[in-house]
Amino acid sequence: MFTRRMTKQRQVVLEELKKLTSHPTAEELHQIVRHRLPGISIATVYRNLEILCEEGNAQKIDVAGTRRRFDGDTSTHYHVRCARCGRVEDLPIDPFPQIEETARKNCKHRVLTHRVEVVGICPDCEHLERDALTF
Amino acid sequence: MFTRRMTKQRQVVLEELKKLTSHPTAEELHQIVRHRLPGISIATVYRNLEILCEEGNAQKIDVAGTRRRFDGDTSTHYHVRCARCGRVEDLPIDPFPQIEETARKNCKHRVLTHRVEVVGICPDCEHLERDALTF
DNA sequence: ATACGTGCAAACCGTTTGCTAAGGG
DNA sequence: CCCTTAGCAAACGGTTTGCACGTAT
Repeated sequence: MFTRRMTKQRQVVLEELKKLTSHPTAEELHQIVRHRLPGISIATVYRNLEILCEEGNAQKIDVAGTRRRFDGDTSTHYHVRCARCGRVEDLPIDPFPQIEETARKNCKHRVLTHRVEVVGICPDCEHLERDALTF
Repeated sequence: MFTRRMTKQRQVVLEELKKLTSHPTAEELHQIVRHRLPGISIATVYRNLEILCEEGNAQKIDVAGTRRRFDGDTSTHYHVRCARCGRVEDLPIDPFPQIEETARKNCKHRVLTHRVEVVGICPDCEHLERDALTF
């Protein structure tokens, strides 16, 4: 069988992800983890994030064409993404159970979960654009 | 200024996308368009899909998948995605205006749009999995 | 002692881009 | 005619993988 080992690298990746609320990309998390483990490779970060998600200790925030982000908060919650810089924040709104209920009623899928994402331009990027236009 | 030209390629890409309700990837659409234009390249399909989206004649379905999918239906509507095969279908449920309203109230973003996606396993994949497990 | 995990670099894969030729307006 | 667009192939960027060594159990 398969015995999972708690290596230093895995532990630090998990700990640092759980500390963050910034929905980091693998690369961002890699930079952070390097403060504690300078030699850790990006591949190891990816592999451990994958394992974390498998185990249900984290989740991927996947948008095609952008960098994948990871979230140490596995409760059901929604996100706001900046269309320009890609940063993701939590959206303070209660989940709508109707979404999965409707899906169960009307689709033949075995429903697993649902995702809601608001897309907008964050204040920082708004200012940048204004500057760029005004120049 | 900039004058957009209606080439044969652009026209066929648009026409074929509008015919479909299957939310194809660029590659899938490329295969279909090739029946009418055997020499068309995947780059041309990508470029024209990008233009279609800019013009508001199509939209990208970018939530939770590796491959980007495109939708010729630009009205606000939600999707169900199979976590196994990646296929996307429309979800017959009325949009929730509260989602964007809440975002406008509680975030400082300039809200542009929102996306809702139910993730599940489609019947086909369910059977495949069962077969695989039973075999 | 025995695999599982790591670091490294190369492979991968969907998407984008630079270039040159073609053709729409 | 001019300038956008197409086709081709190479580049790109994030993610994954093969390999040999290291290390937790």
